[in-house]
Amino acid sequence: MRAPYGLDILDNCLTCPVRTQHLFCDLSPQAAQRLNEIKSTAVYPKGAVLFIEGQQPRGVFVLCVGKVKLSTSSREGKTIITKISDSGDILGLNAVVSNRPYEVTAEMMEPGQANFIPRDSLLLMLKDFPDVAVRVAQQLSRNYFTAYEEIRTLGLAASPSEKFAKLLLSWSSKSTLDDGSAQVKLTLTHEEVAEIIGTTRETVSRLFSEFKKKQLMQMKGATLVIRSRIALERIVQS
Amino acid sequence: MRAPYGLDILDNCLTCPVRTQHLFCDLSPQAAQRLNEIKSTAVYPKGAVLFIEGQQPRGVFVLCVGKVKLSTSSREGKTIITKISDSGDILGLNAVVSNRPYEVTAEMMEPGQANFIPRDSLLLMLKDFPDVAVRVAQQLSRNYFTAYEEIRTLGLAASPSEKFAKLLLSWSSKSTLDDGSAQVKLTLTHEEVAEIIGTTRETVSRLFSEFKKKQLMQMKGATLVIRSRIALERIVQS
DNA sequence: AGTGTTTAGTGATCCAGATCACGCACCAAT
DNA sequence: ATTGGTGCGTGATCTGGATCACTAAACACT
Repeated sequence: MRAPYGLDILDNCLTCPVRTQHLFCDLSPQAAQRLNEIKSTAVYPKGAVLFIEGQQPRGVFVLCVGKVKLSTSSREGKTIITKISDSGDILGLNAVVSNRPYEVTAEMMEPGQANFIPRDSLLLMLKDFPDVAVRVAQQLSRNYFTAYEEIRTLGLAASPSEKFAKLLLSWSSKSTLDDGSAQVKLTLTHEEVAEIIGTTRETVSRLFSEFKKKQLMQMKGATLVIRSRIALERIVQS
Repeated sequence: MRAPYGLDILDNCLTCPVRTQHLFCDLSPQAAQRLNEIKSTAVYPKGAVLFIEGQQPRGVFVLCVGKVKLSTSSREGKTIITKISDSGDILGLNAVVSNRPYEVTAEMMEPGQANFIPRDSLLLMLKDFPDVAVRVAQQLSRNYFTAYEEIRTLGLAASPSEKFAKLLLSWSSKSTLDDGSAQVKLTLTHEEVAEIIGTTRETVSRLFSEFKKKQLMQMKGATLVIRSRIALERIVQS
């Protein structure tokens, strides 16, 4: 269980100045200094929305604590979740750099905390500090690869089973034991899983049953136990 | 018909030093100068492959003349075309910046010509010329948006008809007349169209018939005539 | 003109997954 | 306890598009 809302977040936060994050670590002292001057920190409750698809970009958010759901929807109301971000991720960078509207909606899935860096200040920094610009370029191309992976999944992996297996693999890759098993806390509803792999809630329910029956995984309370990655990998490329 | 292979390409090429391209125009004179020093130019026949998915990045290609097909395939042999690039586009930038393997295969669809900029020289330039780094970052985020659009299309637009309509719209957007009609030279086979919208060749054939019957488009030889964009737009968001 | 090769069109079949329509478990608030 | 909300599991049906199997053009090359 997590500590009562607020306290643990602020504690964690002390260890989370901007410079410790992916994007901004190992910068020149001047750049790091400048970053810490222009950032501002805020705490967000569960369900809080950092920004909405289509808004003009105000700045980037560096996530310190919590998970964030990134999603897009079509007019007809269909929604896809493109990414679940967690601590260390930079949100809104593409929109800021290219000055286009945010392409996704970012919503806190649990209480958390983030640093905000206003657009103008960041853009000025890019001009003054080449090392930051290079770092930003690298982060952008990492984002691009993530997007590209998604395209491959959506475009090439035909069946829901395949995509589901891929998703399980991506979850387990963070915490796999030597014997190929892994445990993951499942924080998403079936509905949300459906929005990630682009199918319906019902199909996801059936996939869970099917995969359990095939001994590919099992549930212990809210914890997902993955039996063996290799079995899943066979499904992915089948 | 195009002029005999070679001549017109070289002619065109005189008007195409690196600095006139998207990425590299309006740079500081020094940067432009340096770019022209490190670039090398080559001519490619139809079918030539600039780089292959999975290769270590050697450098970027700035396309001057010709069209290039960017594609990925899965082990099982299914292929998707992610983009048709034409003159002015930068190919391989993401791979170079992040030093990951090329994520796509780039193949000339017609004879053409491109400038090559080796990886090392480009990366050095990024450090020396902040303006180039910023430009690169902007290009990368533009790439990202293109990828993102693709994700939306694949993930949200359900039916082949919708995706096909979207594709026609994207083609016609380059050359639309006041009355909403447009003419596009169709250079792709049905098979290739299928690989773009993620369906089968047969379905594409049927889509062509269907759209002709519905008066959404017609063919005049190899030229595709689009009747009215608004009709297509209705299909896209239906 | 003749022959091989790639591209297009179109019917017949089949099936995975969307859709619809439930009932049930669980939790929280009154 | 009762109500209401939200998430989950599962059967019954329906259908769009994949797949298979052709024929027919179009084109390229000697």
